[in-house]
Amino acid sequence: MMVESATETIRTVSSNQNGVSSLTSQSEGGGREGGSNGDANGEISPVDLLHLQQQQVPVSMAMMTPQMITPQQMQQILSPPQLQALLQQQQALMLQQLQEYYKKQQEQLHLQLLSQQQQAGKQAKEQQQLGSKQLAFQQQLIQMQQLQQQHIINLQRQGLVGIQPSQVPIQSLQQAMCPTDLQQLWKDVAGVQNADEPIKHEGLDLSTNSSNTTSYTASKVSPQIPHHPLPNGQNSMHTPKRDRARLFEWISSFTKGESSDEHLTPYPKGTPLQSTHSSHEEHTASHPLYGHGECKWPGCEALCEDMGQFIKHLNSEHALDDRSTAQCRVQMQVVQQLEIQLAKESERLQAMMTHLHMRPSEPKPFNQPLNLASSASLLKRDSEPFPEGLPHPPTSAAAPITPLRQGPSVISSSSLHGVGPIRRRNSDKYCTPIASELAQNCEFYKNADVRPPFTYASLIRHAILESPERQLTLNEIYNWFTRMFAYFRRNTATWKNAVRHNLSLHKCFVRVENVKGAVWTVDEVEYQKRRPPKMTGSPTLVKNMISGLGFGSLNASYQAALAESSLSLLNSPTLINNNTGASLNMLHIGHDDVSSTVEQVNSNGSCSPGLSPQQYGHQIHVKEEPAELEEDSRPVSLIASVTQNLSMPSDERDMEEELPTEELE
DNA sequence: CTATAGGTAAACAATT
DNA sequence: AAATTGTTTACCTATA
Repeated sequence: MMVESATETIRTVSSNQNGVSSLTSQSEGGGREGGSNGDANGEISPVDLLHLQQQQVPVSMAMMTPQMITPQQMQQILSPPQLQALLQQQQALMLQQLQEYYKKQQEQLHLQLLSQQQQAGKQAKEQQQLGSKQLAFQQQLIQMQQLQQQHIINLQRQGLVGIQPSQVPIQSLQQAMCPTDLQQLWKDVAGVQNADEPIKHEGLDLSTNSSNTTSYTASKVSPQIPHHPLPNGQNSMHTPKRDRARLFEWISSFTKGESSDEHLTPYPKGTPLQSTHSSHEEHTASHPLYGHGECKWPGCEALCEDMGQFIKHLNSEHALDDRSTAQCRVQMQVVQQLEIQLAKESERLQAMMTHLHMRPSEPKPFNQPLNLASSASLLKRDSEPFPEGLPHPPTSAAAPITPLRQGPSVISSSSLHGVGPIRRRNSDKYCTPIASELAQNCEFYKNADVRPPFTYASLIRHAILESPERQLTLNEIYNWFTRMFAYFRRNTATWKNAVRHNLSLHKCFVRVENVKGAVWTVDEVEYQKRRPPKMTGSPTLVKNMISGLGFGSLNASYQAALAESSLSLLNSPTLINNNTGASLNMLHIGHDDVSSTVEQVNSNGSCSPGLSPQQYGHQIHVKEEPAELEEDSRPVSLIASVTQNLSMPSDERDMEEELPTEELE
């Protein structure tokens, strides 16, 4: 045993050196960000816009990261189940954003086609298109998406691979992408850009020579670029030719992969980009960058009473200058990253569906809603610590995206933020029961330098219960930790101390003198006791909570189940909630109370198959057959029940609402 | 605001 | 004697 553990430790330690300095103490977590930020900033060439563009997102993200999130919060978000849900939510958000983007592109395309066709006299085609507008839109959307995904893949293979260092922040960006984030990002970008402005702005004049080119390139890139001529037809852009040419080049490089010509057509003069199909009437009343009385330019939020004022503001504040173009670039990157992320996630989703033997066509109606719902609820919970208006922490969610492959490298860097005391009570609650969670993410935890979302007590207990004899020496517990979690292959002093501390502190851990020494066992009764009695034996409380949340028949079944089997059935929803991201918000409340039960139940052997095989090669002997044994088998079939239950929750409505969005993909 | 749970650090004793 | 193991206290943070 000792030898094995020793070699294990050595191996893991050496494999853990990703060039990332090992974290020696939690208190150092906060200060570490500064260094990386400095690096990122140091790369920026204030003179070269292209370089600047490449750096802006990472820089801004790096800027926001340390202040916005504490290690604990980061780590909480890092917990795979949450990450999963978060990912799903973000995926939904991205989908929305992308959809908007595509929609705008489509509108633009449509308008362009219309004008083109009118000029060309292709009436028949136009009629066709008008007749089947909806269908055509969707088809084109799909085509565009395919093209863009190809483009994205190309980017991944070519350019993005080389940008690895900045990938983490960018991914963080995508992960945390939400309107608020974007706003904040833009503010940051604006700030960065402002810092450079003194240098770059000085020579600007009002040359309008290439306004045509610029406006068209810009508008082709992003509908959000406000290159609207002034009412009198004059353009207010003022950027040196040189810069414009460069901008054009740059933009072209980004858009060449797209279904080209459609976007290349300049916008009909005086026809702003809009979100409505009816092109001409509303353009005076609506503008993609104008809404709710304020300018929607990223990071602006200037109040404009009416459209005229807004146009004025747009032309004065967001003219074609370095700052605007830089912001445009960032926006493009954002979109690109979202696209990339979308492609990845879609691919992943397909793989998951395939793996789960679900028809690829079904997942959307089925999964998406749940994802959204769950993410909504999860976001709600997770975002609480963050003041409104502030961006959500760019969760290092990047890691979980492709846990096993990217995990270690990506995570290790991202997890630098989350060294602190992460696994708080809530982690214990919100995350799946340790057993199933571990079973599912076993490989992930083994390879990824992420802190497991469990308390020490939970882990210790699990380790002990997983052992053949249900008892472990301290050293064996250590070994289990290091074997199962990459995270515990460092900071040994810290967590080992914590383990000892927990063993001593919690009554549920019983030290038994043995021939060879002392071993630790688990007193399940005590373990259960240590959980908040809030809900223990009070299904009515849960009932109230559930009903209070306005759940319908589903809740009734849950209530029944609760009353009937005293929480045991609640476990499945809990699992569902955590693992699949189903959004049974209700369970968030009572969840923790249940989790202990679930945890115990599950770890009584059901999960062990997922854990033990590779690690130990021995089967878990379930000693506690009586009450729990029957439950043990449940988690296995849980997935099935989960999937069943998932489709019915009250979030179904959300499901359907979101469906259209998803279907567009 | 308070109580509780959990994480970390540390001092110290007992054991190996 | 040094390392390990075990106990205890204190402090901090997050949460309910």
